[in-house]
Amino acid sequence: MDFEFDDNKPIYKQLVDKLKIAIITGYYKSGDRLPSVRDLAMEISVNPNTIQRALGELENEHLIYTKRTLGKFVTDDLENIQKVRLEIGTMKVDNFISDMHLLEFERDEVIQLMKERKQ
Amino acid sequence: MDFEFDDNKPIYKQLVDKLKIAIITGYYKSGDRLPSVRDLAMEISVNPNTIQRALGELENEHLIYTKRTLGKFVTDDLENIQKVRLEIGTMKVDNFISDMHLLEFERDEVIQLMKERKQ
Amino acid sequence: MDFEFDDNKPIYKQLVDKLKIAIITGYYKSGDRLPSVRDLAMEISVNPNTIQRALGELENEHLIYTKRTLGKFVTDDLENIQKVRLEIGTMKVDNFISDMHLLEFERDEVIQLMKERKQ
Amino acid sequence: MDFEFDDNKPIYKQLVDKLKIAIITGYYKSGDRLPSVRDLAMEISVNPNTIQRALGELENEHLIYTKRTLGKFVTDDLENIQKVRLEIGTMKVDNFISDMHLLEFERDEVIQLMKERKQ
DNA sequence: GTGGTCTAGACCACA
DNA sequence: GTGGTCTAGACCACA
Repeated sequence: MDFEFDDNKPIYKQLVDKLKIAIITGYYKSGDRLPSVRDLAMEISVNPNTIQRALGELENEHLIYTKRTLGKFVTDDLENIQKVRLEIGTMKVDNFISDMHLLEFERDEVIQLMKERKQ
Repeated sequence: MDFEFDDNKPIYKQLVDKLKIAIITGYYKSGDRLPSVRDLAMEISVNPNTIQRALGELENEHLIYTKRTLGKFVTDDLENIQKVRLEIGTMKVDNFISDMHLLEFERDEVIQLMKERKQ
Repeated sequence: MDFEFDDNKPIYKQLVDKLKIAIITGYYKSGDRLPSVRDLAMEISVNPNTIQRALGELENEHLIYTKRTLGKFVTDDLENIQKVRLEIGTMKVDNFISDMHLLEFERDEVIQLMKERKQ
Repeated sequence: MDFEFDDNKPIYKQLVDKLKIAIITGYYKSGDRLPSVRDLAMEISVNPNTIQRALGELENEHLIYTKRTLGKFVTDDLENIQKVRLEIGTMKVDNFISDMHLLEFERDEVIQLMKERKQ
């Protein structure tokens, strides 16, 4: 994974997003053990507390779970992963649409544009 | 207009984008005189050269034109304004689609999602 | 190349013209690396920013392209080079004709004169 | 007439050219009295000696003649005026052709271009 | 007042 | 080393 952060959003939130995507896309698969908090902190050059906070959020959303002394693992609940995927997708769609609204593109025009684009 | 810049993109390019949107959305209308280079520089707290550069790009794209000693004005060529609007829209659509691809949403799924969202 | 400038036209525009001709005539050939911005600035005794500006224009017209950290290179798009050659030629023809008009030579008379001249 | 000079050519030569054109185009007609040396010098903001020198050249070429105490007059020799017109035209044609040669346009291609231009 | 050009010089990313 | 961006500030033409 690449870890670049911008300054407009707290790093832990950006981390949450990136880890969610890593799980959704299967970079971390169901049942996989995540690297330890310390290792992640090292790799990303970020304070371990920040990692903890991000992972806490993921655990709240049941995307990962903790086995004491063994580490943190990606959930086996594939349905939940799909649910989160849809949430993120929907959120991005909403942001995109409101973005396009600023340019005064109506939803139908946007859909039209999308259909015209190859790929 | 609000002028906040992030550090990932040159200021003059961000300015170009914002001014384009201001013209497309009619914040600055056809025939309107823009604030003088110096005034814009003051308002945005940026060097006049940076303004010049951004406005130069807009002029290259025929979105504005200069009357020497009088100032810079928004083009009367509405067709060109529409053309630029479409360019920007298309670019945003493309970015959005490739963004969604990272989340493994295919185009049709994205369009489906968009249709389901109100407005 | 020789670099002499007159005062009636901005240096960067004169530079653009000279570099275009250098590319059109093959002084700089397709794929050639141009001297670095700093070297050109030294050679021509002009500020690097002025060079940048001129080269920026050439890049806008796709006569050169930049490889970051490596330098600027002449385009491989021979067709575009020919297009620019024709543009410049046409422009010079137009200027010449209107020049001759001041002397009250009609176009046909000018063409007649040209045919009479050897070479 | 407008009098702007550039620095690459002696002013008196530029004056000669402009006065020739003024005569050829009929701005000063056959038999017209030219303004006095002093008046010309004033109008053009140039040293009277420079005017003298330019007019001397015109007199050598029999484009003007001097009536002692009355002033300088445009020649009545229309044939000579035509001859000079042709000289200047031919010179401009030659300059133009050699200019185009630098861009590697052959004479026939130039003539072709000229025929394609409207006007 | 308006915009246009240019310089000197700093600092950045990238390799 | 390469190019890219930006600032501060000067000077110009034009009206």
